[in-house]
Amino acid sequence: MASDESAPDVPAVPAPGADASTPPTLLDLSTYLLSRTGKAARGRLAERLARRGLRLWDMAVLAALADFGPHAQRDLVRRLRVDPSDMAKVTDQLAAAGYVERARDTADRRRVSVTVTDAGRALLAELRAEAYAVQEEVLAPLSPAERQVLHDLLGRVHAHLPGAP
Amino acid sequence: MASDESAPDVPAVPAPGADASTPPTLLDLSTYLLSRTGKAARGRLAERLARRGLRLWDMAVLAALADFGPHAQRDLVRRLRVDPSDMAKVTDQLAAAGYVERARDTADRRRVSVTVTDAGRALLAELRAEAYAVQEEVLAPLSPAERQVLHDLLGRVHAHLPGAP
DNA sequence: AGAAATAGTGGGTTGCCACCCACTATAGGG
DNA sequence: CCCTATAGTGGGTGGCAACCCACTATTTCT
Repeated sequence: MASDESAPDVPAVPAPGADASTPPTLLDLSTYLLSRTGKAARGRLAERLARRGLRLWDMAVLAALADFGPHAQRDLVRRLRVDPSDMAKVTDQLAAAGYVERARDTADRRRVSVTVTDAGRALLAELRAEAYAVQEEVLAPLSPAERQVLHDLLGRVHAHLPGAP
Repeated sequence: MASDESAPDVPAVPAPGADASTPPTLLDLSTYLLSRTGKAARGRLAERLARRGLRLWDMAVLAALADFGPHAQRDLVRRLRVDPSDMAKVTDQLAAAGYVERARDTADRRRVSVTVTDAGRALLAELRAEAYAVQEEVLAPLSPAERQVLHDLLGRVHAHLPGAP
C-alpha cells in the first residue's frame, strides 16, 4: 500500500513543466484502467458515428437485425435492453434514412417488425470498419496475440455481467 | 467473416421467451467489449461513490494528492486534465467535507495549494476498498493470474492513450 | 361486449459531463 | 505605473443517456 507518502519531503512540483502522470493509486485499479480505456474506445467510435449522424444504438440495432434477422420492435428492446420509447426513436431515424424498413405485423397488428435494408447492411459493414479502425488505434501497443488474449478475457468478463438479474 | 446471414431462414424469434443475446457482430469487436465492461466498472464504482456523495473526480483528486503530495490547483488541473472551473468545484466540495485543505501559496498568492487531510487519506483508503470490491464483482470469472494479465494489457493500452496530442 | 394486458409512440425530465465565458486577484515585465 | 499574463472562481450552456408517463391501437381474457 506504500503508505509513507505522508512525508512532505516529496517536492509538490518536481519540475515546472513536469508532465502530468496519473496517480499510481489509480493505475493500480483494474477498474480504473477498464473504465478509462473503455471510455476512450467508446468515445472514439461514437465520434466517428456522429460524423455520419449516427449513435451507438443505431449500430447496435443494425447489428442485431443483421445477425438475427427481422425483429418485432419489442424484441429489439429486450435484446438490447433499451427503453421502448428510445427504441422507437432509433428505428424511426434509421427508417427515415432508409437503413431499415418497418412494417405492421399482419398477425398481430400491434407489432411493428423491423428489417434491415441492403443500404443498412452496407452501412453496417462500414461501421464495422470504423470500429476496427478504432480498435487499431486503441490497441496499437498490443501484438495480435495479445489482442486476442485481451479479447477473450474481456469476452468472458462481459458474458458474466448481469444482463437481467 | 460469416457473411451469409442475409439468408432469411433464421427464425426471427426462435422462441417466444428466447433470451436476448448480444449480436455476434458486436461481441466480435474488442472496442465493444471494452466499452461495455468499462462502463459496467465505472457505473458500479460511481454508484458506490455516489452513496457517499462523491464522484469519480473526487477520488482522482485525493489519489493525486496522496500519491504526489500537495498540488497547486493548476497542477491538479494539468495532471488530471480537468477543466479548471470544474476542479475548483471539486476541491471546494472536498474542502467543505474536510478531506483536503486549501491555502494560499505565500510565494505566489494567486495560487491555492491543496493538501490531503488525514480524513482524506482515510477516505481514500475506503474508496480503494470500494474499487477493489467492484473489481471483484466485475472480474469474477477470471482467475487471479488472468486478472493480472488483463491488468497488464490494459495498463499498456492506457499508457499509450494520447494524453496531450 | 367490456375489462385488462400489450406494442408502439410522443413528450418531457433528470443527472451527468465537458466545456466556455466573464470576472477578480495577483504577479511580472517594460 | 501601466499592461499583459496567470490562477482561481462562479455561472451558465449543450449534448447525451436513461427514464418515466400519458396516450392510442390492438389483442386477449372472461
